Amino acid sequence: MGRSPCCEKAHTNKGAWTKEEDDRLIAYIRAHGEGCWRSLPKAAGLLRCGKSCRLRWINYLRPDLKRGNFTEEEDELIIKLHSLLGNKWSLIAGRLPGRTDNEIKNYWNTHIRRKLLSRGIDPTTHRPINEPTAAAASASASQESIKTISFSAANSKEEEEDKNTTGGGGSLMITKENNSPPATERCPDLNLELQISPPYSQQQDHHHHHQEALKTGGRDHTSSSSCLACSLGIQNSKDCSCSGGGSSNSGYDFLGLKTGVLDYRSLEMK
DNA sequence: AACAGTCACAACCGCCGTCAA
DNA sequence: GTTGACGGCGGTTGTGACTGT
Repeated sequence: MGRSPCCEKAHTNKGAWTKEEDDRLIAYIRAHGEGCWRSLPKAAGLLRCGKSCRLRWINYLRPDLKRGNFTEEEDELIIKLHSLLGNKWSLIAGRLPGRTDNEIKNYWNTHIRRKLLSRGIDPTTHRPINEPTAAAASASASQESIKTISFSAANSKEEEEDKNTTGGGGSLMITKENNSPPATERCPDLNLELQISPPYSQQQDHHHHHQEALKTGGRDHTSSSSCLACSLGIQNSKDCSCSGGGSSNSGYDFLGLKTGVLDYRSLEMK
């Protein structure tokens, strides 16, 4: 019953990859593509677990990786995305072509955490460090207003560049529904009352409902917006807070990702 | 020069959802 | 319907490089 084991663990190498192993893996994938990781090590003549081969390829050997230092624009984008998504490194990586989830995770832990702390911002909650607890703050915030995340046409250099590289999206805007002054915090903490309205898209034919949302204007997002869970393609999860949900929400471009399509990375990273 | 402390990042580990048998 | 491997993910660890004393 079930499948046979993926590899003979007793006969696999561990630790750093050698140049020869790298060359073998690259040569095999160039010749055969990213097929079945289970059978790859044997076929490529590698004494490695398939999982290890996959990681090595994705995080280090893939030819479309950018490598090198992160730019200031990438820094800020990572911070923005992290404030919205939390430690969903793969989702964040999907928004940064040429970067891997592992690379971003490492970069966050070594650079950005410290950067935020030096700014007096809690890297976990993205709120000023000497502020009331996130729970209390969000409770009061939810009483007075509903925060809405929406997209508008890109207007900054960073966003322009981002749009070019990802082919989707637009800028991310976080607004409050009442007339209170703009939130001073750079990155509001996430709560389940966030509403995601569909992004503006130039591929309007593919996103008819996007137009509908735009027509309804700023306040009336509820008819066509989805909760964060839905926008991330997990509308059946316990985190889903929208009522209608279901199939009508599938296929939104959230953060430029085709949500509801699980292989979002294939859009940008492969 | 030697040592300790810190940093940076590749790689591993363990968990989870999916799906083949 | 059940079992267990696969693929993917986030968290953690190991280790070489760098810096300060």
